[in-house]
Amino acid sequence: MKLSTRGRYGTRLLLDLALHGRDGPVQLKDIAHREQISLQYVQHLVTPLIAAGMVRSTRGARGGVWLAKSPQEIKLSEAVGVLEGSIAPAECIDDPKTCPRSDFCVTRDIWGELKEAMDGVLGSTTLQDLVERQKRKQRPVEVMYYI
Amino acid sequence: MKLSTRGRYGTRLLLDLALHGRDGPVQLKDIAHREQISLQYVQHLVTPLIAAGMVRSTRGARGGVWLAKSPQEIKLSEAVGVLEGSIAPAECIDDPKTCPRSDFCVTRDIWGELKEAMDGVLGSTTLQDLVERQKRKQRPVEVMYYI
DNA sequence: TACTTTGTTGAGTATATTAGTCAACAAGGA
DNA sequence: TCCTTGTTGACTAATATACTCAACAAAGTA
Repeated sequence: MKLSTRGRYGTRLLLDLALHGRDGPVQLKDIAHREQISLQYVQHLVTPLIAAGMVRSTRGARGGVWLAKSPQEIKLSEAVGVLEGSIAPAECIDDPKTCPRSDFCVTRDIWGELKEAMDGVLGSTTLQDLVERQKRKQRPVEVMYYI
Repeated sequence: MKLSTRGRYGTRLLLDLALHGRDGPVQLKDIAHREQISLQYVQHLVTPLIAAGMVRSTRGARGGVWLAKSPQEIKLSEAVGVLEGSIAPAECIDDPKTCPRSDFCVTRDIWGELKEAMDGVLGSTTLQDLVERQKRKQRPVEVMYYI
């Protein structure tokens, strides 16, 4: 049940854009450096995000990438969906025809509930939520005063 | 984020035992036949369940396997845990030391919530729940009258 | 225009995991 | 004793993962 690096790194990449993409394009090499991912892998992670219209880009000197929407409009469920494909724990959830037992299989029901539970988390969290959590983590002492 | 066949088939194996293990040991070949899994693979699926004390067995003619506890005492979280290992979507959830970012990584928090959500489903479902769902599915027409 | 910087794309690859099979063995019942 | 059944470990084909390499395309700069 592991998420692949695509899903995990890709989410970090988006968060990085949300945090650092306020003024102009963010260069892939900067993302690579901050997130400690090779530039070459970052290039591949960003491709499906651009294809999905979640990220925009421009080439050439001073080029880079940025979020196509504001962070509060980007749910993690979309991001993970683009990066990872379906998060269904079994193929039969997305396509009942892949298993002849689908009609009467109760374990299938459970895998479906598992997917629902995950969708619940990822569908209710936006990049903006991550940004805010990050800010709180970066200033643990200051936040303490408000608790 | 797929569950492997071990987790899926193994859960079906346990459900099969809950459904058919009322009178004496259930033979692996019968499970294999009903669940449409090769006998050889069933043999391998049952091994960790026996090792974990979830299933008991006896060899020889008329041998077989059976649940060590009653179905309502067996949570799916235990079963999947034995069969699949941890369901954590990322290694850093089980062991923060595997990633130097664990202390301040907010995406890690989300993967942790994902695990919690899955634990919520699997921890609140027992084999007995599956048995009851199965009974309802097998008699869809009769159930209709009660809805 | 020429050059440099940056993103884009596709091919290739080492490693690990999955999903099994094969075969020898152990033990219990008839 | 023989047959039936579970136990165990070695082995393997196929697939997925997690990348790297390298050629290319487009946009800015001098």
